Amino acid sequence: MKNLPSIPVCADCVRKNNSIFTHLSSDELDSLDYEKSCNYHKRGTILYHEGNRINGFYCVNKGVIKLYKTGIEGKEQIIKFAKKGDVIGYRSILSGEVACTTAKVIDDAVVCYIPADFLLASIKNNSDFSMELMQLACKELGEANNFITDIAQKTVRERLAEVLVLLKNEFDTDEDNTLNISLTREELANIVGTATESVIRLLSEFKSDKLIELNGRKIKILDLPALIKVGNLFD
Amino acid sequence: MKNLPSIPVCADCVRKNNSIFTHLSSDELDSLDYEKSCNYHKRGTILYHEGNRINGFYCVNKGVIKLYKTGIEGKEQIIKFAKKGDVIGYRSILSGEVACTTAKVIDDAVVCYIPADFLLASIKNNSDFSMELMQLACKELGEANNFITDIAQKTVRERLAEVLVLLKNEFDTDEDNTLNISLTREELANIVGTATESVIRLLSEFKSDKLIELNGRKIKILDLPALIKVGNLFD
DNA sequence: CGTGTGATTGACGCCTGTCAACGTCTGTGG
DNA sequence: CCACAGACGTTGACAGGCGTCAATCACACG
Repeated sequence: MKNLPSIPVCADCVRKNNSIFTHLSSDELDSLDYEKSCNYHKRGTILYHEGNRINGFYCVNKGVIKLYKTGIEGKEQIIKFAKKGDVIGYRSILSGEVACTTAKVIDDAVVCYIPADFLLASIKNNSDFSMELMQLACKELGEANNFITDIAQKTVRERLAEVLVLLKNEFDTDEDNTLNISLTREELANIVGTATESVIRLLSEFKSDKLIELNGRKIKILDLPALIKVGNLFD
Repeated sequence: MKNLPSIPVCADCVRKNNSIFTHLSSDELDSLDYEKSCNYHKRGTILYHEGNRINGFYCVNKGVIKLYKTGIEGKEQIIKFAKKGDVIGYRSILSGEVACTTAKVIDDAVVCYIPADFLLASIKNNSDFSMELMQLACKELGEANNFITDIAQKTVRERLAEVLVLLKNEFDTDEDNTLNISLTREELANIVGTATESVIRLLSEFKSDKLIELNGRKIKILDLPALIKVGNLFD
């Protein structure tokens, strides 16, 4: 956690990153600016731990955070990634439960911390914001349901192809078609829900099949339609 | 869909079934009584279909509804059950998406249909209700995340044991320790995310191990602690 | 009594997890 | 500058869990 040369201004961030706070009034945005605290976190930093109660939530300004649950024998299951404009941790505050995931920085990040009270007050006072937040929760719930079905019914091969497609949609690729996110093989396995070795083997199969190209952690998408087909998306 | 001898009164239902509407004023409850339409549905009735847009949501007064997604080659994945006091379909209305599941009656049910406008107006006008609903969505999201981790990491045997425990928690047992919900082997498989035959084999293993007793679709829990252990709950 | 749905059992084989060994790369400390 | 530790990636061998297919049984219903 380092001090920042310049603290992002919420109004700017909202405009640029299209975050959940679009429906706050300019007064409310000022208040948010005042209440939030913003910090730089290096890769590896943990923002909060599964099972802990948290008294605020986080808005990502820059970088990537992974949210994961720890299952049997410490194996992690990655639930989702958060990037600029995303808010995390709001679930626990609203449901009144402890955090159900751990949040770990995997790409050096600038993250703002916002006290729970601000969230609760905004819900009470601003029904548009409230609605926006509800939409977010419901959208995430829909995605979770999709994922349950996939993980329950698809093979590891299908799921890996699907994950690559989803990562492309979420993080996009650079001009070279290389995925704009860097994950270890183990992390990929922890999204797909399989063993690291299986990911490695399947990735090199995808490579032989000319679907992707590999260069360390860089994954270049060569044939997106084929990946979509392997992943059984659109049925 | 049959007419009912007597239509449940929302205020009574809320009190008895402890539903989401506890924070509505008595005026709002009157309005709800006026707006809702209530019907009796026999087992097998479909309330709404995955992929369709719905213009209202449902509150269950009696009976059991299963919510499932249809995956590869028509195989269903059961996402959750709804029983008295539960509301379903609100997710699609709030997220503005089409229904992400199909809702099918599996135990003759009395269900009220409530137009979307009522929901949206209540969120706008009653921040307590709004908060309650948000809590519900967030709670479901937490459960979905748990389920993702389980299904990704546990064996079929562990998951089946877990599902039996969860069903006991949700539907309870009669004085005889028999689960108060009747599911086909295929439905059990569609919760657990496995093949029907696997469920059958594992159930009879659990029976040999004196964990349960089977009598058609009736499942009697003989040794709950052992089931919990097999299911790797509490780690 | 025929038909259909659900439950059961057996045979078979593949996908996938596990274990082990080894290669590669990076950063650190002597 | 080199040696070493440690994290990560890769490959091979192997076994077993679990899905698939097929046949049979049980039971309800028109």
